Amino acid sequence: MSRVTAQDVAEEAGVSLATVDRVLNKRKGVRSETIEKVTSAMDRLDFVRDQTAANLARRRSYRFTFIVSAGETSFFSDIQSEIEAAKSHVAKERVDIQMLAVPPLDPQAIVNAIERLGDDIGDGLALVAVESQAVRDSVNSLRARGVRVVTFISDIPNSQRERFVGIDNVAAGRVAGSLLKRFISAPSGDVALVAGSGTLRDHCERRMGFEQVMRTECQHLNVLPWIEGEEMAGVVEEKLSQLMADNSNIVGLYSLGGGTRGVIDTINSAKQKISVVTTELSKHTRAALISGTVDAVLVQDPGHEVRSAIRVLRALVDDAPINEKQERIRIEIFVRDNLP
Amino acid sequence: MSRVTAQDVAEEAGVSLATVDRVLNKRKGVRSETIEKVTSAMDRLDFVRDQTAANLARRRSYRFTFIVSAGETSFFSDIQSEIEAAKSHVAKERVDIQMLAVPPLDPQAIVNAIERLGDDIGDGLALVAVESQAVRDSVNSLRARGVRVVTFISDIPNSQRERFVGIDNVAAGRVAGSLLKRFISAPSGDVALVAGSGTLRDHCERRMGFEQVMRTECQHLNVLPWIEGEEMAGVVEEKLSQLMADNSNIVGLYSLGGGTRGVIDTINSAKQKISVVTTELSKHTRAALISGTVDAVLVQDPGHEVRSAIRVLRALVDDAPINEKQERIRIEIFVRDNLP
DNA sequence: ACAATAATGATTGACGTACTTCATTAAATA
DNA sequence: TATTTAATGAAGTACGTCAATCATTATTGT
Repeated sequence: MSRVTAQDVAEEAGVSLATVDRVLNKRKGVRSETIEKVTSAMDRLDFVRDQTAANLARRRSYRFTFIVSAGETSFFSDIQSEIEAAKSHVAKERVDIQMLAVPPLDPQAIVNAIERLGDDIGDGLALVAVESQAVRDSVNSLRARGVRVVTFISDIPNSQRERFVGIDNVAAGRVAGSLLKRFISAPSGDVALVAGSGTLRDHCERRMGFEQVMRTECQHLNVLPWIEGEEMAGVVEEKLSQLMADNSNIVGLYSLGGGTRGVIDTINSAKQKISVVTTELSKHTRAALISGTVDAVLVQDPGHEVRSAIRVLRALVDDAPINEKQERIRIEIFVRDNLP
Repeated sequence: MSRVTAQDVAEEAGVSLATVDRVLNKRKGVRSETIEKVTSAMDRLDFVRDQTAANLARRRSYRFTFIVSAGETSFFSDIQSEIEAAKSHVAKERVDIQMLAVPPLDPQAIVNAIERLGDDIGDGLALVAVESQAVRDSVNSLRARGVRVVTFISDIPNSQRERFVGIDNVAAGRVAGSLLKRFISAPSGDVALVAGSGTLRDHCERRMGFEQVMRTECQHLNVLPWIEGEEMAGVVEEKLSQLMADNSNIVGLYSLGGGTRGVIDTINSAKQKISVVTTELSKHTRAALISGTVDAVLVQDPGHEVRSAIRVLRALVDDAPINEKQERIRIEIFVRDNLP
């Protein structure tokens, strides 16, 4: 009933413990024939190496760095507090996490931060990426040094990051589209689109997905030119109320990130009944869901994303398999009644 | 930079390693004054005990039992394969899992299974409960023996189970209601309700939640008496097509569990355009979402539930805190575009 | 057949904590 | 003060793996 140890494997294979260890840790100096003997003994005995004992012996303590945007949106402060929470939680599993917040939308800030960290960056980096060649180069050189890198929330394709931990933003846009399509009962009308900034990759992708659905399935709806709110409630409010004054036939709205509070305030003070889908779960969107101002909110769970990034980084340094199902970040839909 | 060990704490507190150990493991024979010295030293040094080393030294290997329904629905076979997957995944962390499938809806089968297992049940049990006094008693006596018990998917309140791992079914019903409310654009009409069995607690709760919303917010909609499909596609198909023949004005349908395939087949062969919300993600509901037969599917993620149950059980035996945020099981909403 | 090389065995000491035993010291009681 | 009792220290073994060392045995090439 007790666990199968490497010693048991050694006996079963008729070799010494040292040889089993050599096989186990892929050290050289073992004939392939012997390797075969050992691995088949492992299979027969159903041996699984005790990762905890191994880590203990190796003195391995994982050290990971998170570089996140210091944006003032509630989403990024959520991210930061989730990282803090995870930090203390994984400390007892010999995982040490440090977090660095850098100015948003500033590639150079990221590059500088990475440079300044040097080897202190540890075994792995989770990075809220900003697309730029400098960042790409920086990531690639980290990889060359053996640091494992995952992008986080916002991806940087064509770099050597080993994984992206985050949602499929095009799909998120499509979800918004197909929900609005069903929510809008009017036979025709205009649909407004509010974003943070056109320079943000995730915002652009969501817009793409949304417009795909609108174009192909909602010929009765007309998508108005998008509003860029620069993540500021005031700007959003001004531009949106202007837009609503100009178009009396707005029946739907998708706020795809940033400045959602401005959207909510504007709609609250308008008379029209509009179907609304927004992003991010803050106290404002919660209240708006409950009051009925907003119909649905599309969310990526920061807590899940942080924990996933840590698990993925750990699996990468351990050369362990990744549980794909567990690490797929879902686009969550909240309506009034499934608010957490 | 290296970790703080118990030895460091001992030096800082000016006591011996043995005393630190006594404090750490709450053994008696230490003056409260000394305890204070030690704990304050731990705080000062920011000591976190190395759980992996502790488990190693303790020879602790967790042993948990899952007792699940052997129902032939895809949901329960999903559960079983998720348990298998988790089993091999946590094996390397000294967690040993065994699974027992018992006939569904049979309290006595559960009680017998528990009895037969005896001490082999291990440190903890995750149980898909069926409400019955016998099961409640059985659970309580396990707790008295020191076995940690969580209910799983389906709760059994008023027992001494320490936690329920699963969704809020009333809320799930409400979500279905508020989605259908928005999906249905007709000014009035009937809404059909299809369930597995009235003897299932979760089905009853979902129905409750659904009817709450309908009653309070959808006076224009009329909920028809529910259909009990006994989890069999044939029965559902027969009863539902009868219902649809009798009521020409059905504009919405909520299939709250079991026999969803029958629902889909029936609607596919009908001419009416009906807004449909169902449960469970199977290949049938996926196909129906994509084809547009079904508008939304409400899901509890079996993988997440299994992993959560394991984490919770482990935390219980370790007397460790539970990360509430992580362990809250969400009601997930899937539409065509966020299918995983 | 001999040396040179490669493969394997045997042994040992970490890693950080748990837990026990035995000796010692301090505090409480007679 | 002597004696019991409680609190602490000192030291060691164990957990399962890693990693290094040194000794021993096969396997090569010459």
